Amino acid sequence: MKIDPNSPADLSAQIAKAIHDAIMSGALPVDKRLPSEAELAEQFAVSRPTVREALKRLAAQSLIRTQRGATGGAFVNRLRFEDAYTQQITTSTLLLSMNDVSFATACEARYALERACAPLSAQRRTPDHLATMRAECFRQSQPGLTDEAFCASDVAFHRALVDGAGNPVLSYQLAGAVEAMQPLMNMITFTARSRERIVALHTDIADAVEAQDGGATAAALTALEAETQVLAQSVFEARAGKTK
Amino acid sequence: MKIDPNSPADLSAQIAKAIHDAIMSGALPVDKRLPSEAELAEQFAVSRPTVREALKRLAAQSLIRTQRGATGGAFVNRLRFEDAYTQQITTSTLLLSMNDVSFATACEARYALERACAPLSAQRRTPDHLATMRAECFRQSQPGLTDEAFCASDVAFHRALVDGAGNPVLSYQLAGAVEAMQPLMNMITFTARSRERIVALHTDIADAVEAQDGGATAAALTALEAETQVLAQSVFEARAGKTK
DNA sequence: GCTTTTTAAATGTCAGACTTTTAAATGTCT
DNA sequence: AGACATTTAAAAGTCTGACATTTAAAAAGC
Repeated sequence: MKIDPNSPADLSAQIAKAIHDAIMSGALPVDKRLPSEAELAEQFAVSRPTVREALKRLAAQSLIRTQRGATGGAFVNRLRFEDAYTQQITTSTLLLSMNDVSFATACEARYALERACAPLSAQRRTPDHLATMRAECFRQSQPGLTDEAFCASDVAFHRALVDGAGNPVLSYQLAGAVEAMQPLMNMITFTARSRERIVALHTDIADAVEAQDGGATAAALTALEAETQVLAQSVFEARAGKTK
Repeated sequence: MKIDPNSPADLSAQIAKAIHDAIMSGALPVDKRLPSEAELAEQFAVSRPTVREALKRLAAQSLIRTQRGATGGAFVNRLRFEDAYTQQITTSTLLLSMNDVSFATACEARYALERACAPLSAQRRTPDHLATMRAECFRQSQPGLTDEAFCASDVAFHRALVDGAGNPVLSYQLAGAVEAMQPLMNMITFTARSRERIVALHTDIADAVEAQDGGATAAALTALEAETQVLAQSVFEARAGKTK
């Protein structure tokens, strides 16, 4: 594990990359303790602050964790699904907000991915997942719900659908797609009428999942996608008209 | 933007979080210059090294970029799809390797997501995407190809399929699922016989995409998934028998 | 033998200095 | 006046050395 001593600068980035690669290649197994900061500084022939900056970079990606005290130090961190979720959501959200991704594109991607879960979820969902979906449908039909609470419930509903597939990798991948849509969805004002239609479609989905009918689940999702796209378009058009 | 001055420690993490939240909330727009390190140190009432550690954390997530020189400083970075890809791949790869995710689970997730792209790709693929798929099929049929090169070509083939959908969000989400499988696929030794079957299935997929038949594309993907699962199982069983 | 105290190792933080890079301001020559 | 060279200042990058804090293990005391 070495770095180029006479290169443009950004030593901390080079050191971070060296350790990063060592972890990715499996040379450093989970829970392996790295040398202390002072030792690393000596090994790479840099000062301790430089090593620290490198370690902070890795910590930001959850590649390592640090522990203080006598037996402390930096350890290769087992990346948990939970940590990966939040990173995934951060990245996806920024990607959408910073790259002028249209609502239509994001929405299409999200529902395409969700349909991928439909057959698996219909087949494997537990009563628990179904109960969550029903509960969120009920919550969404309550009058006086704020738009934000409605959106949050929407996310919870779809989350249950995805988790029903019983595949953690799938849940992880979908987390970004579903959650990153929330800021976009929050821009929409839901009328009582449109909420009604959405709840009806959610109920269709729950029914199809309860019947363990993957095809019907996918079809209901397609209908929901169409409804969402139309709704968004009308909202955006109305807004464009107003500002004209 | 403030931090809790009398909290357990890890000031740099707190500062990083404060700036992170400001970026996520949109308070700091893309390309906005942050105050200089010295100014930030004063604002947060900490030393410059502490601020630097915080900035390195953010840089590791591509949230900011830094520039040296007179008009330099830290700037809010526009997260590009390319950067997001590599992060996504890193995270997905580590998630699979560190959490005892079975080949079957990862494979199922990957093909489920890929099937989600099938109808869109069949509909929208350009001649370019199709040409790439055909070229990779040809490459895979060449004798004397190493297993690694075969896997790399496999990834390129599927990448073209996914990109054919013409939805960058979808491509981004799939990057993790497809690329993270490569280390797992590399564990498999491909016999001439199994390569032949895989190339035949790839050709089926390319044919279906050329015919713009989404259903046939999805069906061919399902067949490929089944083939892959059977192949992997036989390899793993053989290996288990050998070590017994 | 158990509890308390000490100690040492490690990270976390700070202060100050120096180096390098970069662009803008200034000066100089044609 | 315009083109080119020089100076200058701001900022990140780096280093040195020190001190604070946390933590577990070793030592001391009962």
